Amino acid sequence: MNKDNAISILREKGVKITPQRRFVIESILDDRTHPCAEDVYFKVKKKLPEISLATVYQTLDLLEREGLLLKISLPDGKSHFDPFVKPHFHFYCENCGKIEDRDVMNENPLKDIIKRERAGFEIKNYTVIVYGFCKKCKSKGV
Amino acid sequence: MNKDNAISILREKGVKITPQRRFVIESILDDRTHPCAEDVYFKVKKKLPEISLATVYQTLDLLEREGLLLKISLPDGKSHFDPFVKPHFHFYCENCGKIEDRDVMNENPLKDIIKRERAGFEIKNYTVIVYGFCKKCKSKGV
DNA sequence: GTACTTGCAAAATATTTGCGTTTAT
DNA sequence: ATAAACGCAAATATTTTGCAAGTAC
Repeated sequence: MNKDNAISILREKGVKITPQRRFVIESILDDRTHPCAEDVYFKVKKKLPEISLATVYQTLDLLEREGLLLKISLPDGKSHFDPFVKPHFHFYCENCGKIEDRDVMNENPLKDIIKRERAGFEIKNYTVIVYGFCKKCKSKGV
Repeated sequence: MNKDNAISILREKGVKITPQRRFVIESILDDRTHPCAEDVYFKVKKKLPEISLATVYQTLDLLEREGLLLKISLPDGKSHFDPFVKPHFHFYCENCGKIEDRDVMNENPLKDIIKRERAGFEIKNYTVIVYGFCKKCKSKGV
């Protein structure tokens, strides 16, 4: 999704478009590095020095509520944000903390989940997080 | 897994078995309510009043490292612990915070993940967390 | 006996909140 | 004009850590 699309969607829902929100949206929508709130804060701060961390938190929460971001809670104690909201796996390296995306190509794990929706649970979203060691850390013998 | 099995496994690995560890193990190994560290602390405290929260944290981390517990990071900002370490889904209700387990019966989502292990990532474990509203909250019209 | 574990309190970290001011609509 | 959003700082919450005392082996 591009920035203008996102802003249109938000406007239609009656969300006010402030400069702070513009810059956060611009920063996160093409960022596949899974930044945490503070990462986004520092990145945006370069272009909009007066922005506050609290506003970044609030904006990221807003974007997640509106379905434009996936929020991923990891064992590093932080929330990480991903603008790619289609089903995919997250590989989390327990050594270096890097998160790699792996798109689900041949088999949608949602299939099995969807079956259970009928059991009463209303599904909004889901995350798959795989823990282990990435290629680089593995080769270092961690 | 029962308590004695767990203790044997730990002993074989050279882990010292203290009363604190015994009580934490006893408390968590048959607890499918996905307690957080503080929940375990209060539960154990009833039987071992002098135990400290720090010890509970350390013990839960130990048990997770040894593969006896699954640690699940959730958007409530806490880590939750699950003694059932076989592949299954966690349904997290964003309204009441309840976590329901759904066992994976007919199709193992790990299959797809395992394929990618060859791509270099060394897999230790994984979690599937489904976000939404549980039957109860849904019927209340949340 | 010794290395590891504990309890306690303090520190560190992440996130949320209260509030007076500013701003998008 | 007004309801919402902002920045700041303080508050809250979770988890970690340093250290002296205690304990499993």
